[in-house]
Amino acid sequence: MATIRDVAKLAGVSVATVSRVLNRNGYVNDETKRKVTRAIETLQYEPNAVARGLAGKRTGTIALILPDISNPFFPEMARAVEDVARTNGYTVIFCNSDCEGEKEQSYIDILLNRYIDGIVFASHTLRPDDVKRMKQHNIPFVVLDRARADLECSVVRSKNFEGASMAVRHLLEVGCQKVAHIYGPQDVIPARDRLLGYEQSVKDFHWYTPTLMEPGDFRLDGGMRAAEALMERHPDLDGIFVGNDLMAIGALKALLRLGIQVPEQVAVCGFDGISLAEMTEPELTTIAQPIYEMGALAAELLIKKIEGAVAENRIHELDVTLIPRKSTQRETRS
Amino acid sequence: MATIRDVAKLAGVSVATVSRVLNRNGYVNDETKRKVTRAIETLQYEPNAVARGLAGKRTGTIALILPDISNPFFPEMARAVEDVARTNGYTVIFCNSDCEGEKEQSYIDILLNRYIDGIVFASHTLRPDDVKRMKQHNIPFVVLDRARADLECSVVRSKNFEGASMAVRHLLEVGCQKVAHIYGPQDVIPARDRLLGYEQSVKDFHWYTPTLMEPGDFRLDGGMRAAEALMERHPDLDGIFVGNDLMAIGALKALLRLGIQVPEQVAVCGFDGISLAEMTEPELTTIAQPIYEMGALAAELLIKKIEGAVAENRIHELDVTLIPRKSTQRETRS
DNA sequence: CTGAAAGCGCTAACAG
DNA sequence: CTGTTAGCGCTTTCAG
Repeated sequence: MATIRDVAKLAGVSVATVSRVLNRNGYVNDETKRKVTRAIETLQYEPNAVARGLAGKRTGTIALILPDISNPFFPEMARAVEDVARTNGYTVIFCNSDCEGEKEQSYIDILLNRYIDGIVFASHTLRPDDVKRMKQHNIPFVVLDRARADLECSVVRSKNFEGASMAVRHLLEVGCQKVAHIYGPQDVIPARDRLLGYEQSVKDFHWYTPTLMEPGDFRLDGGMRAAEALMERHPDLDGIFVGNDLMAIGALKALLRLGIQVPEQVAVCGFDGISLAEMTEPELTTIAQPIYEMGALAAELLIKKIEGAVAENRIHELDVTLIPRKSTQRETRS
Repeated sequence: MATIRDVAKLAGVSVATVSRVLNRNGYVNDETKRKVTRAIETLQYEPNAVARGLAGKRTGTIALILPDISNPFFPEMARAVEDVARTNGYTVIFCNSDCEGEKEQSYIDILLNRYIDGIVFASHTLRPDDVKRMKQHNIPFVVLDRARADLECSVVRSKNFEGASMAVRHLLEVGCQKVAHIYGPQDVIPARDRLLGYEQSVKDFHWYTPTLMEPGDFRLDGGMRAAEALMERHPDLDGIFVGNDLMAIGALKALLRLGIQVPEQVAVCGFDGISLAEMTEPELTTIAQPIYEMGALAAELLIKKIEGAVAENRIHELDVTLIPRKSTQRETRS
């Protein structure tokens, strides 16, 4: 492994000059630059990242903090972050927080201590404390999928409220007369927005009643239980908008087990657009978030911040898309 | 951020002494040790990881190279690696290789350049070249789920051949009379072993014929296509052992679309035990690999190697388990 | 048992 | 435009 000193010697210049051509800062004579470049090539020199980190306090590493990579929502997002990171010469450390404040806290400390350049937060429990600490240490970060406009930082999310309206409208359009909602944990902002979107869209219908809203936990089991509870309470139900795809798949299962035909008797629409939704039978209609794009955008914003391009903190709200599939496909002619 | 110098000053000793108590090497008088410890605590000192890395060429970071985190097989494994890494004070960098030799190569270079302590390879395309380079640079690594006994390194995998036999036996036990196999890419060792296991188990039956083996690509679509092809060729088929769960889910879909009852007409058994397999309807019987354990074991072995505990290169072969579910559940009484 | 000092490999003033 | 020289914060001989 050649060092900068080897290059300097071979090129007949000082290490400072080599450093200059490496980092393209400061003036270097074209001729000497050429010599240095040649030396770099013949030695196959690569500047050592750790030494750079120590000297410059920048390591070319970003961290991705998410609740749990095993949750099918996150792999695609993680992939996106890694892709744009790699393209820009960054490396990514990934951290599962399980949404435990303590783990997150300790991770932040570890990351600071490693001179990480920035953090993408895709976790739901980012507390004001954490934000404060990161601000103190002046480490760039962007937050994925959490609304909280109050914490002043860049946020990437999608249109949850609007998406919920789209879902309800779609269910009505395919002929549903009474649409229920299974919602996620209300400390998770997107879950709340979707619930609000549902409420807003249905509150003026004569059939609407609050017991049409049933809590779930964003997981398969919760979706199953919620669907069962709903069908028991409202046997005349003919449409369910479910707060995320995982619960929707659970709901699908529960309905099938109850002998209820989907979509003929009850139509089901999910939210997220994870690839799982295509694997069920019937395939799940869903409001797709641009998951990959969200991750990619977050990473891009972060890198821009790191490299000092822009620092504006704004909320980037991406569009969602209705993906109609079998689970809401009714023969409307009749 | 306190530095080692601050601690030394406060404790009235030299930095060398502080370093000694930090790394518990070399002799330190109990009394001075106490002073140092106290100083460390009052200053809330944490040794800087980057500086340590530069000085000691060990960074407390391992890398996980896998084909694609979006593939549902990997998140759980990644989670396992991260869990044991964190427990041991390591941080993990994750790299999607897409099984492209070039990406892998460049990643290895990047990682070496960052003084990564070790690598977990969960990729299928590790070439002898790569192995050689890593050996040269003397960087510990362990390989996940690849057989190739020839490349001398630690390997963690599961019993693919035996698992295939278990699958076939199970299908026969539930009453299947003619069992086909959809196999994965043959450059992927586990896929090959499963195919061999199938062949071995069925070759002596009178109904056996090579056209019962149909290639797939380890993905959903491939499974669908393969199932269709098989049913066309062998309409009397009543059992399929599919080389992985993703393809099995595809096969399930294809069969449902063809109007074929699962498990009544055709029973289906997958391989892997990803959580997806519980989400289908009917739920998928599968040969479960201990995915989490495999990841965890790989990480543990790697860390042991890094820390010089053991260096023996052996193959750790974990047991697989049959998880009987709906897709093979037949009323055998009759 | 402890301290001084020489790096690890690079960046960034500061002179020239 | 280029070289000298301090560091970055820690580990590790080597004396003592």
